[in-house]
Amino acid sequence: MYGVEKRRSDVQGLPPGWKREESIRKSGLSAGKTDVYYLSPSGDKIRSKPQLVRSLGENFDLSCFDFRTGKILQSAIRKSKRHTAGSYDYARGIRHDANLVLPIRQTASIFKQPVTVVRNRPESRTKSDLKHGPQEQPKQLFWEKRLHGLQACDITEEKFKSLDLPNNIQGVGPELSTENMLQSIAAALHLNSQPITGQHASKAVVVTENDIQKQEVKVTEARKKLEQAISSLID
DNA sequence: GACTTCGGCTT
DNA sequence: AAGCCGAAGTC
Repeated sequence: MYGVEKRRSDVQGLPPGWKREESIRKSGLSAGKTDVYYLSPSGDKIRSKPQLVRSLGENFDLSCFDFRTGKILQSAIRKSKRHTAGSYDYARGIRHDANLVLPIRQTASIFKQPVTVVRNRPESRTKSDLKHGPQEQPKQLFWEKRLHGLQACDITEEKFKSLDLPNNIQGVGPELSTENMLQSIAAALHLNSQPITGQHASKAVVVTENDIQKQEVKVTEARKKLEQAISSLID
């Protein structure tokens, strides 16, 4: 480094291992301009937002992230949807439908988004009753049915066989197929950090010790198969 | 050759 | 005006 001021900061909001660095140009036509870059945990020097997106993979939504300041523009947070008219959006109905973006984490985890904490007075119990435990975004009722007809397949377009559900798990709702149930459960696994309980009141799902043991056997067998498959690849 | 900093094309 | 990135410049 030569005649430039440079300061490195562990700005909070960056995940561990990330550094944000800025340097001010001291000479030339662009003297005074500030260059910002980020140092990834793996030592890469990121010097633009596109580059950051690249290094991070497509599974992060940095649309609300301001590269220059290193902060989230809460102004852009709500409006982050909606595209400019004109160009066709091939992901229409997928990316723009919050209920369908299942396996992709929508938040850029490397930059913690600010959260406004609203505290109610101890007395006002009206709304605080709802605020216990992790809150889930409201969803359209039976939104899983939109997944109807979608199936996973391998590279030869051979469809994967669906799974069977234990018969103590039953769908509640109009024309809920087993396939739909599985999609719903899979979605819940992705979206929730809490246990998946299904309907609480009437038809609670009971998992017996026997069920657990059977499942353990299955897992063990699957692991053996996997182990064999891998070792046969190595030979 | 690696790394820093600036210019200038592009949006 | 800002962003991005090639490349000049420095070590």
